[in-house]
Amino acid sequence: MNLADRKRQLVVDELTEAALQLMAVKGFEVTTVDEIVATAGVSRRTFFRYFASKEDVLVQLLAYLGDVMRDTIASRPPAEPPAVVLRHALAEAIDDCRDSRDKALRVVQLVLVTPSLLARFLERQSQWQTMLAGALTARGVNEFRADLAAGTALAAFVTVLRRWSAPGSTDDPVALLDEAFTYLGPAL
Amino acid sequence: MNLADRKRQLVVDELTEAALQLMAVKGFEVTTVDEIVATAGVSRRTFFRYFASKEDVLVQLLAYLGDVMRDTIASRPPAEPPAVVLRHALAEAIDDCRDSRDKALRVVQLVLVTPSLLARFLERQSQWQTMLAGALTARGVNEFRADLAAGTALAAFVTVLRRWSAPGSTDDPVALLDEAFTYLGPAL
DNA sequence: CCTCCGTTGACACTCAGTGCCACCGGCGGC
DNA sequence: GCCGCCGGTGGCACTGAGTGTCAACGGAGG
Repeated sequence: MNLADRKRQLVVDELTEAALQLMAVKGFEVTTVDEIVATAGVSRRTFFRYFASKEDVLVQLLAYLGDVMRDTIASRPPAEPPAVVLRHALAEAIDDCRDSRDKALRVVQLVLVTPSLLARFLERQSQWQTMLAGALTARGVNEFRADLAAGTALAAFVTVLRRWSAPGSTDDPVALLDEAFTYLGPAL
Repeated sequence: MNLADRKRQLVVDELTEAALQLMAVKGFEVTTVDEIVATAGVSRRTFFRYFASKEDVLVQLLAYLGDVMRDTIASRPPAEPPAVVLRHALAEAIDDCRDSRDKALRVVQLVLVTPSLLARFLERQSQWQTMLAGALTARGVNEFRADLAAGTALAAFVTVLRRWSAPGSTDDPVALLDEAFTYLGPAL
């Protein structure tokens, strides 16, 4: 990893940490970009070189979940049934959230409770749906069914996230996902 | 209906028509609120008294679909299975879209193709999900399953809308929904 | 040492969205 | 008919998000 790359990564980390800390305390809307960059020690212009919008600084934190799903699917045997492939992909993503509980939980709670963040997250999720559906059609699934299956799986995903991030929840997220797939799996 | 109410409705119609016409031609992002209000003949300030955001002027056009779903569910017999209730609710909403094809189709196409509009629409849809899930739990469905069922049904809903609004599509939307429920229904 | 290139900061600008106040027009009471 | 009330409106100023531009800085390589 290059020096320049590490410097850029450092700026990203500083900005995301400042944003997350401020927004967790004050709330998303009332936290201004000016406050974030002041805390992080960079200029306002630099913020928008790294993030397309104020929402992006948090949504970006969950973006790697899409990569996790994609990679997981790629590693599954081609003959595996769609429902099983999807379950593994989502389980891997949720497992990653559970591992980094401290950070992921704060982000998910903030996203699910803030309308504009939820909106941007769901938009991102619809990109995941396109990706997942593409992976299924590549495995020979009918295009319409692939869209439905991907959409259904992601609906289960957010429902599990909602349960998991609910205050006072003691449920294991992967167990929740398994329960969801007990119901939904046969239909995919 | 009051005189004042009709005057307000007139302003809403004028603004939505101006917005829809401009955005369909130029695209959503490049259409400014100033242009919309100039076309509609009201002040900028008035626009934001009727719509919470620039996105809202289009998303609001689809808001009644939520009411259609709610009313449809209320009219179904209490003992009807959840899958059938949901199918009727969505079928009624989609039927309404099909009837007003000229306007609804333009709106749906614009919403599905514009990221920020899609984001706001999906956020609205997540409110529908809460409403639908509540209706199911009121009918005795387990809360987790109700959330899953509502999310799955709405995932089918957008998939059908996507097919229906695709350029050159000749599919009947209600038939598409029925096909989707052939797969998904048993799992709900 | 100099040049090239990527990153940054500063400034100016557009546009979305909000608070505030003054104004107008209908409507009921006197 | 006059007056006060009130919902809707327009104008204005302001904050904050997001973008284009340019000059300056600093490291990598010749």
